[in-house]
This record gives sequence, structure tokens and C-alpha cells, in this order.
Amino acid sequence: MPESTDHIGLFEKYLLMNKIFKDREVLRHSYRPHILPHRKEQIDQLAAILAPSLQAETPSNILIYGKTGTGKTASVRYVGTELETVSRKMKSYCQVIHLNCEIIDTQYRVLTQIAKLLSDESEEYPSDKAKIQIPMTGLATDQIYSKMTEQFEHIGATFIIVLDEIDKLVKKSGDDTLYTFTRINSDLTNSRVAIIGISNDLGFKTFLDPRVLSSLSEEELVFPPYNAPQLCDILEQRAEMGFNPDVLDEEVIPLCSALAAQEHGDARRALDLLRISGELADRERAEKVATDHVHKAQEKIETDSMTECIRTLPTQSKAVLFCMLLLHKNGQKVFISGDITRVYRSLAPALHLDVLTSRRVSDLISELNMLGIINTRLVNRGRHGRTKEMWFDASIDRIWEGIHDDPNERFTAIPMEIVQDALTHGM
DNA sequence: AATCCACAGGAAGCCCGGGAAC
DNA sequence: GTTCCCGGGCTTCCTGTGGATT
Repeated sequence: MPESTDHIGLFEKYLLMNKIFKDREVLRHSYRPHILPHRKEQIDQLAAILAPSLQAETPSNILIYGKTGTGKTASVRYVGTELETVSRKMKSYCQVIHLNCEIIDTQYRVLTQIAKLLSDESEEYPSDKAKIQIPMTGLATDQIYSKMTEQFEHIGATFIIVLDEIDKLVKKSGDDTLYTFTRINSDLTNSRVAIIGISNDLGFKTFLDPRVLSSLSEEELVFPPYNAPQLCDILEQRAEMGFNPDVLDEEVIPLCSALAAQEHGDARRALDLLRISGELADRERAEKVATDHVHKAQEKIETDSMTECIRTLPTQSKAVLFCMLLLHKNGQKVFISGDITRVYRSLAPALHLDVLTSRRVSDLISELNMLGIINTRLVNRGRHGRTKEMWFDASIDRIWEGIHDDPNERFTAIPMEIVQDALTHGM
């Protein structure tokens, strides 16, 4: 046991030790810089399209494409706040509403969220109207719709609704929401609404009804991926604010940029690499951040995201994944849906789980594939039918790690003979 | 050429828990 | 209390598929 005097120094030594970072927050991707390097063109275009809203006109709807970490959201937010600031000085009021459709992914939720944000906002604009309470669930969608339009009319402004990750919304619940928005202006007299859709997926247009598409994509903007030198500029800018002078080895930023450029020019990834490299160096009490910190950071990011992803999986998905792992351990490197279902059927009761139908298991398998935990391939095996082949990448240890992390140790407590039995039955 | 396997994956609908309004 | 609504997980039923086998 340490002496009591040691306790006093417990945190102090970490504070004194902080030689690397000046301000760690600026290295997070949630941080919004005032200057966005290499996005001037896109920002200008956005501003040009949105400018009419300052004269109480409805601007065109916009669709924005670009891979993750290409500065789409940051640029839109930047232009949005500028627009709001300028509009406050003029008499025509504009408001930008930013929604992330990865979380807010149904029509009901989108409408609710907007109505909620507006009613929070209206406190700033004194009125005798009481704040409207909107429940998470329980009302009919058209009731929410009229509450929302009521709010629009009450405030009377130009509203720019930004639907970030709009592809998620469309894939999950169709284009009804968008259809609603394309004709909302005919229900409004005192206010105007324009939509900005942001999508990671270039092919998402195919999911849309042609009428919705033509209305939504009056203007289109593409954000190309950053190349390595551009990523360097971005990192330089942040590093100057985030790190103490001279703590970065010369090659650190170019390496982070090069690694992230391989991942389709993702600025987020580049920033994560840089920040985590710094954190690793900090923890080692190193004087400087060196290139092998970057390599370690790269490794850490991949491991962490995989185990975290598996740890948070629903139990039934874990069970299906567990069956795959057992088959793999048993020497089978490629397996088909039938194998999984058979092993799962005999194993699920031992795991104290309800036995799901193969239809449902098939969906769970597809989800695991989408998360990148397994790979799948449709195969036609002639007489032996059509099925899905699946296999693991190299990262099996990480997957086991995530599975063993189960809070009630469901997958570690299972007796060996039951596993063996399930595997032999599954053949 | 016809058959037929072993599923894939769409559509519809059930059930449950959350909640509101009456 | 009853009746209505939404969303998520799930089942049931179903049609479609393409090449090895007959």
C-alpha cells in the first residue's frame, strides 16, 4: 500500500506531466474551427444558394454528397451560423435547424424534433404562447405536422432544415418525410422552408421517388475527398492550436495524413490519429510524438472500434456471432447460413435465449455484415441451392475479445460438451 | 431442357412497451 | 380507465434465384 503522501501527488503528477497538449479539445472532430481549409469553393457556392433567404425568399433545396470526413457537416454548419448572424442584423429572420438522421430516423421523430427545437427557441422570442410540449411518442404524425407548421408560422421566418445523413433516413423509413417537406411551403404563408440533404452515399438517389428527387436536388454539391497534402494543411492548423510547440516529430503530420488519405481522405480519421498519437506519447511521458506513436494509434483505433462495436451488440446478434466463432474454431473457415442456423438452434437454449426463426437470423447475419464484422457473399451452388457464404477477416481475436466482454458472461460460462454437441448437431 | 435445392429477402402483420388524449 | 398512436423486434408467408443434377 502506498504511503499517504503519495496520494497527494496522484493527480498532480499527471497535470505536471502534460508536456504534449496545449488544448486537446481542438483535436476532436466535434470542434468547429473558424477556418475550413480547402473548402472555400463549396462554402461560397452554399452561401450563394442560401443568400435569397435574407430577402425573405425561399432558397433552392440542396443535396450535398461526399464521403465521411470531407467537411460536409462542418461547412454547412459554418455557413448556417454565418447566415443566422447576418439575418439577425437585417430584419428578415433566418433559422437553420440541423438534424442528424442517423439518430432521428423516422418521419415522426424528424417532425417531433423540429417542433421541439422551435418551441425551445421561441423562449428567446418572447410571446404569450406557452411552450408546446411534444411527447416522444403517442401522437399521430399529422398532429405533429400541424404543430410544427404552427410553430413555423408563429415565428415567421425562413427555415433551413439540414438533414444530415439523409440516406439513413430514406433507407430506414422511405421518402415520405422528404415528400412532406417538398410540399410544405404550400401550407405556409408567413414562413418558408428549404431543405439541405447531406448524404455519404452517392447512390442513395435511386431510393427516391422521381418527383421528390427533382424537388430536393434543385442544387447539388459534391465534396471531393481530401488528398494527403490537403489533410496536412488541416492537421497543421489544428496542431498549432492543440499541441505545445515543437512536440511533434517532423514526419508525424505527413504520416497521419498519408494514412487517412488511404481511407478515402477522411479528415476525421486523420484528426483521430493525430490526437491518439499524442495521447499515447503523453501517457508514455515521452518528450515528443514520434511516428511509431502514430502506428500504435492506428492499431488502437481499429481494435477499439471493433471490440466496442461487438460489445454493444444485442444479445441475439452476439449469439449468432458466437456460433460463427465456434464453427471457425472448429476448423471451418467458410460457413453458410444453414450451418449457422443449425448450431444456433441447438445452442440458444443453453444460452437461455429464445430461439429465433431462420428468417430473423438471416437479418442478424446481414447486420453483422454491414457492420464489417464478417464478410458475406451470395453463392449459387446448383443442386445445393442458393445461400450465403460467410467468413472472418484476420481480426478474430478482437471479435472474441468483444464477445467475452458480455456483462453476464453468457458466452464464457457455457460448458464445453454443449458446444461440442451443438457443433456435431450442426453438421 | 427441365428440375430442384436451400436458401435470400420482400410484405404484412403481430405483440409489446412507451405515451397522449379523452 | 379506455382508446388511440408510434417504433422495434419478431414471425409467417411468400416469391425468386441460377447452376448442378437428372
